[in-house]
Amino acid sequence: MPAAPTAALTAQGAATRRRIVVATAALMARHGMARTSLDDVRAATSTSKSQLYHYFSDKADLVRAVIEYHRDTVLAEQRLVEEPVDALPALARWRYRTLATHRKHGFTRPCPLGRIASELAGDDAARPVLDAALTAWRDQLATGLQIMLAEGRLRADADPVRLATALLGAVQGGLLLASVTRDARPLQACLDTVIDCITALAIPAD
Amino acid sequence: MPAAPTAALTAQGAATRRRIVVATAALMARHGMARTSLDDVRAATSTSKSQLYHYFSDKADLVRAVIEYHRDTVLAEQRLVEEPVDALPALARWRYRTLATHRKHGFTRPCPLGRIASELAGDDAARPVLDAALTAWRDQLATGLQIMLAEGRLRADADPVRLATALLGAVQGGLLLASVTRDARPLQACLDTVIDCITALAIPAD
DNA sequence: ATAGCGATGGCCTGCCTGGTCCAGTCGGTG
DNA sequence: CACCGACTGGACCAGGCAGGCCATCGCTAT
Repeated sequence: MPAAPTAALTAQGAATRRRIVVATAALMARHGMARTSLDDVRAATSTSKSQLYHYFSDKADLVRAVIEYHRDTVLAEQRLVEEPVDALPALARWRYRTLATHRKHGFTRPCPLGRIASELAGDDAARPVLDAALTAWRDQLATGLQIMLAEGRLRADADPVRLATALLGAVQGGLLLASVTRDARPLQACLDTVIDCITALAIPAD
Repeated sequence: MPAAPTAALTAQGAATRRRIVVATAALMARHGMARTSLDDVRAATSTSKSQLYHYFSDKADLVRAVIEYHRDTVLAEQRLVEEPVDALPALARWRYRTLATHRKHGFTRPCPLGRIASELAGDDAARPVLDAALTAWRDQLATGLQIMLAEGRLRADADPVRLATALLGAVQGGLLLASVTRDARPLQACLDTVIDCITALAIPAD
Protein backbone atom coordinates (compact mmCIF):
# COMPACT_ATOMS: atom_id res chain seq x y z
CA MET A 1 0.00 0.00 0.00
CA PRO A 2 1.90 3.03 -1.27
CA ALA A 3 1.45 6.14 0.79
CA ALA A 4 1.49 8.10 -2.44
CA PRO A 5 -2.14 8.71 -3.38
CA THR A 6 -1.86 8.01 -7.06
CA ALA A 7 -5.39 9.32 -7.48
CA ALA A 8 -4.51 12.92 -6.66
CA LEU A 9 -1.75 13.89 -9.04
CA THR A 10 -1.63 17.06 -11.06
CA ALA A 11 0.09 17.06 -14.43
CA GLN A 12 3.11 18.66 -12.82
CA GLY A 13 3.09 16.12 -10.02
CA ALA A 14 2.91 13.22 -12.45
CA ALA A 15 5.82 14.68 -14.40
CA THR A 16 7.94 15.02 -11.27
CA ARG A 17 7.07 11.50 -10.18
CA ARG A 18 8.04 10.15 -13.56
CA ARG A 19 11.26 12.16 -13.57
CA ILE A 20 12.17 10.59 -10.23
CA VAL A 21 11.41 7.06 -11.43
CA VAL A 22 13.34 7.43 -14.69
CA ALA A 23 16.42 8.89 -12.99
CA THR A 24 16.33 6.31 -10.22
CA ALA A 25 16.05 3.49 -12.73
CA ALA A 26 19.12 4.80 -14.54
CA LEU A 27 21.10 5.20 -11.32
CA MET A 28 20.18 1.74 -10.10
CA ALA A 29 20.95 0.16 -13.47
CA ARG A 30 24.40 1.74 -13.33
CA HIS A 31 25.35 1.35 -9.69
CA GLY A 32 22.96 -1.21 -8.29
CA MET A 33 20.11 -0.51 -5.98
CA ALA A 34 21.88 -0.81 -2.64
CA ARG A 35 24.46 1.71 -3.78
CA THR A 36 21.88 4.21 -4.94
CA SER A 37 20.94 6.41 -2.03
CA LEU A 38 17.95 8.68 -1.87
CA ASP A 39 20.37 11.59 -1.74
CA ASP A 40 21.79 10.45 -5.08
CA VAL A 41 18.26 10.41 -6.46
CA ARG A 42 17.58 13.82 -4.98
CA ALA A 43 20.71 15.26 -6.55
CA ALA A 44 20.09 13.66 -9.95
CA THR A 45 16.52 14.91 -10.14
CA SER A 46 16.95 18.30 -8.44
CA THR A 47 14.22 17.44 -6.01
CA SER A 48 14.02 17.34 -2.25
CA LYS A 49 13.59 14.55 0.22
CA SER A 50 10.03 15.55 0.93
CA GLN A 51 9.10 15.13 -2.72
CA LEU A 52 10.49 11.60 -2.71
CA TYR A 53 8.33 10.83 0.29
CA HIS A 54 5.43 12.70 -1.21
CA TYR A 55 5.32 10.36 -4.20
CA PHE A 56 6.62 7.16 -2.60
CA SER A 57 5.99 5.75 0.83
CA ASP A 58 9.56 4.56 1.24
CA LYS A 59 12.56 3.33 -0.73
CA ALA A 60 10.97 -0.08 -1.31
CA ASP A 61 7.99 1.63 -2.90
CA LEU A 62 10.30 3.56 -5.19
CA VAL A 63 12.04 0.31 -6.12
CA ARG A 64 8.67 -1.18 -6.97
CA ALA A 65 8.00 1.70 -9.33
CA VAL A 66 11.47 1.24 -10.84
CA ILE A 67 10.79 -2.44 -11.49
CA GLU A 68 7.56 -1.54 -13.29
CA TYR A 69 9.39 1.09 -15.30
CA HIS A 70 12.04 -1.41 -16.35
CA ARG A 71 9.32 -3.90 -17.23
CA ASP A 72 7.64 -1.36 -19.50
CA THR A 73 10.94 -0.27 -21.03
CA VAL A 74 12.16 -3.79 -21.72
CA LEU A 75 8.85 -4.94 -23.18
CA ALA A 76 8.77 -1.85 -25.39
CA GLU A 77 12.34 -2.44 -26.58
CA GLN A 78 11.64 -6.08 -27.25
CA ARG A 79 8.72 -5.18 -29.56
CA LEU A 80 7.23 -8.64 -29.05
CA VAL A 81 3.65 -7.44 -29.43
CA GLU A 82 4.25 -5.64 -32.72
CA GLU A 83 6.59 -8.32 -33.99
CA PRO A 84 6.01 -11.68 -32.28
CA VAL A 85 8.66 -14.36 -32.71
CA ASP A 86 6.27 -16.51 -34.73
CA ALA A 87 8.74 -17.66 -37.37
CA LEU A 88 12.48 -18.22 -37.69
CA PRO A 89 13.17 -14.90 -39.45
CA ALA A 90 11.27 -13.03 -36.76
CA LEU A 91 13.30 -14.90 -34.15
CA ALA A 92 16.50 -13.84 -35.91
CA ARG A 93 15.35 -10.23 -35.91
CA TRP A 94 14.53 -10.45 -32.18
CA ARG A 95 18.01 -11.84 -31.54
CA TYR A 96 19.56 -8.97 -33.47
CA ARG A 97 17.40 -6.41 -31.68
CA THR A 98 18.28 -7.84 -28.28
CA LEU A 99 21.98 -7.76 -29.03
CA ALA A 100 21.76 -4.23 -30.41
CA THR A 101 19.91 -2.96 -27.34
CA HIS A 102 22.68 -4.07 -25.04
CA ARG A 103 25.56 -3.22 -27.29
CA LYS A 104 24.68 0.41 -26.53
CA HIS A 105 25.92 -0.06 -22.98
CA GLY A 106 28.96 -2.02 -24.08
CA PHE A 107 27.69 -5.08 -22.19
CA THR A 108 28.72 -3.49 -18.93
CA ARG A 109 25.58 -4.49 -17.04
CA PRO A 110 23.14 -7.34 -16.75
CA CYS A 111 19.47 -6.96 -17.58
CA PRO A 112 18.05 -4.40 -15.12
CA LEU A 113 15.25 -6.77 -14.13
CA GLY A 114 17.72 -9.59 -13.63
CA ARG A 115 19.97 -7.43 -11.56
CA ILE A 116 17.16 -6.35 -9.28
CA ALA A 117 16.00 -9.96 -9.06
CA SER A 118 19.47 -10.95 -7.92
CA GLU A 119 19.71 -8.23 -5.34
CA LEU A 120 16.18 -8.80 -4.06
CA ALA A 121 16.17 -12.59 -3.93
CA GLY A 122 14.50 -13.27 -0.62
CA ASP A 123 12.56 -10.02 -0.55
CA ASP A 124 8.97 -11.20 -0.30
CA ALA A 125 7.56 -7.78 -1.09
CA ALA A 126 9.40 -7.27 -4.36
CA ARG A 127 9.35 -10.84 -5.64
CA PRO A 128 5.74 -10.88 -6.87
CA VAL A 129 6.34 -7.68 -8.82
CA LEU A 130 9.48 -9.12 -10.40
CA ASP A 131 7.70 -12.40 -11.04
CA ALA A 132 4.89 -10.62 -12.83
CA ALA A 133 7.32 -8.64 -14.98
CA LEU A 134 9.42 -11.64 -15.99
CA THR A 135 6.35 -13.80 -16.56
CA ALA A 136 4.87 -11.14 -18.83
CA TRP A 137 8.12 -11.09 -20.79
CA ARG A 138 8.23 -14.87 -21.07
CA ASP A 139 4.57 -14.96 -22.11
CA GLN A 140 5.17 -12.47 -24.90
CA LEU A 141 7.94 -14.74 -26.16
CA ALA A 142 5.71 -17.80 -25.77
CA THR A 143 2.87 -16.15 -27.68
CA GLY A 144 4.99 -15.98 -30.81
CA LEU A 145 6.06 -19.60 -30.46
CA GLN A 146 2.45 -20.65 -29.92
CA ILE A 147 1.48 -18.96 -33.18
CA MET A 148 4.40 -20.75 -34.83
CA LEU A 149 3.05 -24.01 -33.44
CA ALA A 150 -0.56 -23.30 -34.39
CA GLU A 151 0.39 -22.40 -37.94
CA GLY A 152 2.38 -25.60 -38.36
CA ARG A 153 5.86 -24.10 -38.42
CA LEU A 154 6.87 -25.85 -35.21
CA ARG A 155 6.78 -29.54 -34.44
CA ALA A 156 3.80 -30.58 -32.33
CA ASP A 157 6.01 -31.94 -29.55
CA ALA A 158 7.63 -28.55 -28.95
CA ASP A 159 6.63 -26.79 -25.74
CA PRO A 160 6.31 -23.04 -26.43
CA VAL A 161 6.36 -22.02 -22.77
CA ARG A 162 9.42 -24.13 -22.04
CA LEU A 163 11.22 -22.73 -25.07
CA ALA A 164 10.21 -19.19 -24.15
CA THR A 165 11.59 -19.77 -20.65
CA ALA A 166 14.83 -20.99 -22.20
CA LEU A 167 15.01 -17.88 -24.40
CA LEU A 168 14.46 -15.60 -21.42
CA GLY A 169 16.98 -17.56 -19.39
CA ALA A 170 19.47 -17.26 -22.23
CA VAL A 171 19.01 -13.48 -22.21
CA GLN A 172 19.48 -13.29 -18.45
CA GLY A 173 22.36 -15.74 -18.21
CA GLY A 174 24.01 -14.45 -21.35
CA LEU A 175 23.85 -10.84 -20.23
CA LEU A 176 25.18 -11.77 -16.82
CA LEU A 177 28.20 -13.51 -18.32
CA ALA A 178 28.64 -10.72 -20.85
CA SER A 179 28.69 -8.10 -18.10
CA VAL A 180 31.61 -9.91 -16.52
CA THR A 181 33.65 -10.48 -19.66
CA ARG A 182 32.56 -7.13 -21.13
CA ASP A 183 31.89 -8.50 -24.58
CA ALA A 184 28.96 -9.79 -26.58
CA ARG A 185 30.08 -13.37 -27.16
CA PRO A 186 28.56 -15.05 -24.10
CA LEU A 187 25.19 -13.51 -24.89
CA GLN A 188 25.50 -14.59 -28.51
CA ALA A 189 26.46 -18.11 -27.47
CA CYS A 190 23.48 -18.43 -25.13
CA LEU A 191 20.97 -16.94 -27.55
CA ASP A 192 22.23 -18.84 -30.58
CA THR A 193 22.27 -22.17 -28.82
CA VAL A 194 18.63 -21.89 -27.79
CA ILE A 195 17.70 -20.55 -31.20
CA ASP A 196 19.49 -23.53 -32.77
CA CYS A 197 17.30 -25.75 -30.65
CA ILE A 198 14.16 -23.99 -31.86
CA THR A 199 15.43 -24.17 -35.43
CA ALA A 200 15.83 -27.92 -35.02
CA LEU A 201 12.18 -28.08 -33.95
CA ALA A 202 10.97 -25.92 -36.82
CA ILE A 203 9.17 -27.31 -39.83
CA PRO A 204 10.49 -25.83 -43.09
CA ALA A 205 7.92 -24.03 -45.22
CA ASP A 206 6.46 -26.06 -48.03
CA MET B 1 47.16 -6.11 -2.65
CA PRO B 2 45.66 -7.40 0.55
CA ALA B 3 47.04 -5.89 3.73
CA ALA B 4 46.78 -9.32 5.32
CA PRO B 5 50.19 -10.92 5.01
CA THR B 6 49.09 -14.39 3.97
CA ALA B 7 52.62 -15.61 4.57
CA ALA B 8 52.44 -15.28 8.34
CA LEU B 9 49.47 -17.34 9.45
CA THR B 10 49.48 -19.77 12.32
CA ALA B 11 47.16 -22.76 12.22
CA GLN B 12 44.78 -20.98 14.53
CA GLY B 13 44.93 -17.84 12.44
CA ALA B 14 44.19 -19.78 9.27
CA ALA B 15 41.24 -21.45 10.98
CA THR B 16 39.83 -18.10 12.10
CA ARG B 17 40.30 -16.64 8.67
CA ARG B 18 38.54 -19.56 7.09
CA ARG B 19 35.70 -19.37 9.61
CA ILE B 20 35.19 -15.74 8.67
CA VAL B 21 35.16 -16.47 4.96
CA VAL B 22 32.75 -19.40 5.23
CA ALA B 23 30.30 -17.51 7.43
CA THR B 24 30.48 -14.40 5.26
CA ALA B 25 29.87 -16.46 2.13
CA ALA B 26 26.75 -17.94 3.73
CA LEU B 27 25.49 -14.56 4.89
CA MET B 28 26.07 -12.97 1.51
CA ALA B 29 24.45 -15.87 -0.32
CA ARG B 30 21.37 -15.46 1.83
CA HIS B 31 21.04 -11.70 2.12
CA GLY B 32 23.22 -10.28 -0.62
CA MET B 33 26.52 -8.60 -0.15
CA ALA B 34 25.37 -5.03 0.32
CA ARG B 35 23.02 -6.14 3.08
CA THR B 36 25.73 -8.06 4.90
CA SER B 37 27.50 -5.69 7.24
CA LEU B 38 30.78 -6.33 8.94
CA ASP B 39 28.88 -6.30 12.22
CA ASP B 40 26.75 -9.17 10.94
CA VAL B 41 29.91 -11.06 10.08
CA ARG B 42 31.37 -10.23 13.46
CA ALA B 43 28.27 -11.53 15.23
CA ALA B 44 28.00 -14.69 13.12
CA THR B 45 31.62 -15.63 13.68
CA SER B 46 32.01 -14.43 17.27
CA THR B 47 34.98 -12.36 16.24
CA SER B 48 35.83 -8.70 16.56
CA LYS B 49 36.30 -5.91 14.12
CA SER B 50 40.02 -5.96 14.60
CA GLN B 51 40.19 -9.60 13.53
CA LEU B 52 38.31 -8.82 10.34
CA TYR B 53 40.83 -6.11 9.60
CA HIS B 54 43.66 -8.32 10.68
CA TYR B 55 42.89 -10.89 8.00
CA PHE B 56 41.43 -8.62 5.31
CA SER B 57 42.46 -5.17 4.27
CA ASP B 58 38.87 -4.00 3.80
CA LYS B 59 35.41 -5.26 2.88
CA ALA B 60 36.33 -5.56 -0.79
CA ASP B 61 39.20 -7.83 0.15
CA LEU B 62 36.84 -10.01 2.15
CA VAL B 63 34.47 -10.13 -0.81
CA ARG B 64 37.35 -11.25 -3.00
CA ALA B 65 38.02 -14.11 -0.61
CA VAL B 66 34.31 -14.97 -0.63
CA ILE B 67 34.27 -15.12 -4.43
CA GLU B 68 37.21 -17.50 -4.38
CA TYR B 69 35.49 -19.61 -1.75
CA HIS B 70 32.34 -19.81 -3.85
CA ARG B 71 34.43 -20.69 -6.88
CA ASP B 72 36.03 -23.59 -5.04
CA THR B 73 32.72 -24.73 -3.59
CA VAL B 74 30.86 -24.62 -6.88
CA LEU B 75 33.61 -26.37 -8.81
CA ALA B 76 33.76 -29.05 -6.12
CA GLU B 77 29.99 -29.55 -6.20
CA GLN B 78 29.97 -29.71 -9.97
CA ARG B 79 32.54 -32.56 -9.94
CA LEU B 80 33.52 -31.73 -13.51
CA VAL B 81 37.11 -32.86 -13.06
CA GLU B 82 36.23 -36.26 -11.65
CA GLU B 83 33.29 -36.71 -14.00
CA PRO B 84 33.64 -34.56 -17.12
CA VAL B 85 30.57 -34.11 -19.33
CA ASP B 86 32.19 -36.11 -22.11
CA ALA B 87 29.12 -38.11 -23.14
CA LEU B 88 25.35 -37.72 -23.04
CA PRO B 89 24.88 -39.90 -19.92
CA ALA B 90 27.50 -37.87 -18.08
CA LEU B 91 25.72 -34.71 -19.19
CA ALA B 92 22.46 -36.10 -17.80
CA ARG B 93 24.13 -36.85 -14.49
CA TRP B 94 25.57 -33.34 -14.38
CA ARG B 95 22.10 -31.93 -14.99
CA TYR B 96 20.70 -34.05 -12.17
CA ARG B 97 23.52 -33.08 -9.84
CA THR B 98 23.07 -29.37 -10.60
CA LEU B 99 19.33 -29.54 -9.95
CA ALA B 100 19.87 -31.50 -6.74
CA THR B 101 22.41 -29.02 -5.43
CA HIS B 102 19.99 -26.15 -5.69
CA ARG B 103 16.90 -28.05 -4.64
CA LYS B 104 18.44 -28.06 -1.17
CA HIS B 105 17.84 -24.32 -0.90
CA GLY B 106 14.37 -24.55 -2.40
CA PHE B 107 15.46 -22.43 -5.36
CA THR B 108 15.32 -19.34 -3.19
CA ARG B 109 18.55 -17.86 -4.45
CA PRO B 110 20.54 -17.47 -7.65
CA CYS B 111 24.01 -18.91 -8.08
CA PRO B 112 26.24 -17.17 -5.50
CA LEU B 113 28.77 -16.25 -8.18
CA GLY B 114 26.02 -14.91 -10.41
CA ARG B 115 24.54 -12.90 -7.60
CA ILE B 116 27.86 -11.31 -6.78
CA ALA B 117 28.46 -10.67 -10.47
CA SER B 118 25.13 -8.86 -10.66
CA GLU B 119 25.82 -6.74 -7.61
CA LEU B 120 29.38 -5.97 -8.64
CA ALA B 121 28.83 -5.21 -12.31
CA GLY B 122 30.96 -2.14 -12.80
CA ASP B 123 33.37 -2.92 -9.99
CA ASP B 124 36.70 -3.03 -11.76
CA ALA B 125 38.46 -4.60 -8.79
CA ALA B 126 36.16 -7.58 -8.41
CA ARG B 127 35.41 -8.24 -12.07
CA PRO B 128 38.70 -9.98 -12.93
CA VAL B 129 38.25 -12.33 -9.97
CA LEU B 130 34.70 -13.13 -11.03
CA ASP B 131 35.78 -13.50 -14.63
CA ALA B 132 38.47 -15.99 -13.65
CA ALA B 133 36.02 -18.02 -11.58
CA LEU B 134 33.32 -18.17 -14.25
CA THR B 135 35.86 -18.85 -16.99
CA ALA B 136 37.29 -21.74 -14.97
CA TRP B 137 33.80 -23.14 -14.60
CA ARG B 138 33.07 -22.78 -18.30
CA ASP B 139 36.40 -24.35 -19.20
CA GLN B 140 35.68 -27.37 -17.05
CA LEU B 141 32.42 -27.80 -18.92
CA ALA B 142 34.17 -27.25 -22.24
CA THR B 143 36.83 -29.83 -21.44
CA GLY B 144 34.22 -32.56 -21.32
CA LEU B 145 32.69 -31.47 -24.59
CA GLN B 146 36.12 -31.34 -26.21
CA ILE B 147 36.73 -34.94 -25.18
CA MET B 148 33.33 -35.78 -26.61
CA LEU B 149 34.37 -34.11 -29.84
CA ALA B 150 37.80 -35.71 -29.94
CA GLU B 151 36.37 -39.16 -29.36
CA GLY B 152 33.87 -38.74 -32.16
CA ARG B 153 30.73 -38.52 -30.10
CA LEU B 154 30.05 -34.93 -31.17
CA ARG B 155 29.69 -33.60 -34.68
CA ALA B 156 32.80 -31.85 -35.95
CA ASP B 157 30.96 -28.55 -36.50
CA ALA B 158 30.03 -28.28 -32.81
CA ASP B 159 31.87 -25.60 -30.84
CA PRO B 160 32.64 -26.94 -27.35
CA VAL B 161 33.41 -23.53 -25.84
CA ARG B 162 30.24 -22.01 -27.23
CA LEU B 163 28.17 -24.91 -25.95
CA ALA B 164 29.88 -24.75 -22.55
CA THR B 165 29.09 -21.03 -22.40
CA ALA B 166 25.47 -21.83 -23.20
CA LEU B 167 25.37 -24.45 -20.45
CA LEU B 168 26.81 -22.01 -17.92
CA GLY B 169 24.43 -19.30 -19.09
CA ALA B 170 21.54 -21.74 -18.72
CA VAL B 171 22.58 -22.43 -15.13
CA GLN B 172 22.84 -18.72 -14.36
CA GLY B 173 19.70 -17.62 -16.17
CA GLY B 174 17.73 -20.64 -15.04
CA LEU B 175 18.65 -20.17 -11.40
CA LEU B 176 17.84 -16.49 -11.61
CA LEU B 177 14.37 -17.18 -12.94
CA ALA B 178 13.92 -20.05 -10.50
CA SER B 179 14.79 -17.81 -7.55
CA VAL B 180 11.96 -15.50 -8.57
CA THR B 181 9.31 -18.13 -9.18
CA ARG B 182 10.63 -20.30 -6.34
CA ASP B 183 10.43 -23.53 -8.26
CA ALA B 184 12.70 -25.73 -10.33
CA ARG B 185 10.96 -25.50 -13.67
CA PRO B 186 12.74 -22.48 -15.16
CA LEU B 187 16.10 -24.05 -14.40
CA GLN B 188 14.97 -27.35 -15.87
CA ALA B 189 13.66 -25.60 -18.98
CA CYS B 190 16.94 -23.74 -19.52
CA LEU B 191 19.17 -26.74 -18.87
CA ASP B 192 17.09 -29.18 -20.89
CA THR B 193 16.84 -26.90 -23.90
CA VAL B 194 20.61 -26.50 -24.15
CA ILE B 195 21.11 -30.21 -23.48
CA ASP B 196 18.61 -30.97 -26.27
CA CYS B 197 20.77 -28.87 -28.53
CA ILE B 198 23.89 -30.82 -27.57
CA THR B 199 21.97 -34.08 -28.00
CA ALA B 200 21.06 -33.01 -31.52
CA LEU B 201 24.77 -32.50 -32.20
CA ALA B 202 25.76 -35.84 -30.72
CA ILE B 203 26.75 -38.81 -32.80
CA PRO B 204 25.10 -42.03 -31.59
CA ALA B 205 27.50 -44.81 -30.59
CA ASP B 206 28.07 -47.42 -33.26
C1' DA C 1 -9.49 37.09 -4.54
C1' DT C 2 -9.06 33.67 -1.63
C1' DA C 3 -9.40 29.25 0.38
C1' DG C 4 -7.71 24.78 -0.11
C1' DC C 5 -4.65 21.48 -1.47
C1' DG C 6 -1.06 19.53 -4.02
C1' DA C 7 3.90 20.49 -4.77
C1' DT C 8 8.16 22.01 -2.94
C1' DG C 9 12.43 23.15 -0.15
C1' DG C 10 15.52 22.56 3.29
C1' DC C 11 16.54 21.16 7.69
C1' DC C 12 16.89 17.83 11.32
C1' DT C 13 17.79 13.29 13.50
C1' DG C 14 18.70 8.81 15.08
C1' DC C 15 20.80 4.86 13.44
C1' DC C 16 23.97 2.03 11.04
C1' DT C 17 28.19 1.44 8.46
C1' DG C 18 32.95 0.76 7.24
C1' DG C 19 37.03 1.64 9.22
C1' DT C 20 40.60 2.94 13.11
C1' DC C 21 43.02 2.40 17.35
C1' DC C 22 45.02 0.64 21.25
C1' DA C 23 45.53 -2.24 25.04
C1' DG C 24 46.19 -6.68 26.12
C1' DT C 25 46.85 -12.19 25.53
C1' DC C 26 48.94 -16.32 23.96
C1' DG C 27 52.15 -19.59 21.99
C1' DG C 28 56.53 -20.53 20.30
C1' DT C 29 61.72 -19.67 20.19
C1' DG C 30 66.49 -17.90 21.53
C1' DC D 1 62.59 -16.71 31.08
C1' DA D 2 62.50 -12.92 28.20
C1' DC D 3 60.91 -11.64 24.05
C1' DC D 4 58.48 -11.20 19.76
C1' DG D 5 54.92 -11.17 16.70
C1' DA D 6 50.58 -13.17 15.62
C1' DC D 7 46.17 -12.90 17.58
C1' DT D 8 42.05 -11.01 20.08
C1' DG D 9 38.63 -7.72 22.34
C1' DG D 10 36.14 -3.81 22.38
C1' DA D 11 35.69 1.10 22.42
C1' DC D 12 35.51 4.70 19.26
C1' DC D 13 34.73 7.84 15.16
C1' DA D 14 33.22 10.35 11.02
C1' DG D 15 30.28 9.96 7.39
C1' DG D 16 26.24 8.36 5.12
C1' DC D 17 21.80 6.55 5.36
C1' DA D 18 16.52 6.40 5.40
C1' DG D 19 13.08 8.83 6.98
C1' DG D 20 10.35 12.83 9.25
C1' DC D 21 8.98 17.83 10.09
C1' DC D 22 7.26 22.16 9.01
C1' DA D 23 6.84 26.24 6.56
C1' DT D 24 6.02 28.00 2.02
C1' DC D 25 4.80 28.27 -2.80
C1' DG D 26 1.55 28.20 -6.69
C1' DC D 27 -2.23 26.44 -9.18
C1' DT D 28 -7.20 26.04 -9.55
C1' DA D 29 -11.92 26.02 -8.51
C1' DT D 30 -15.42 28.52 -6.47
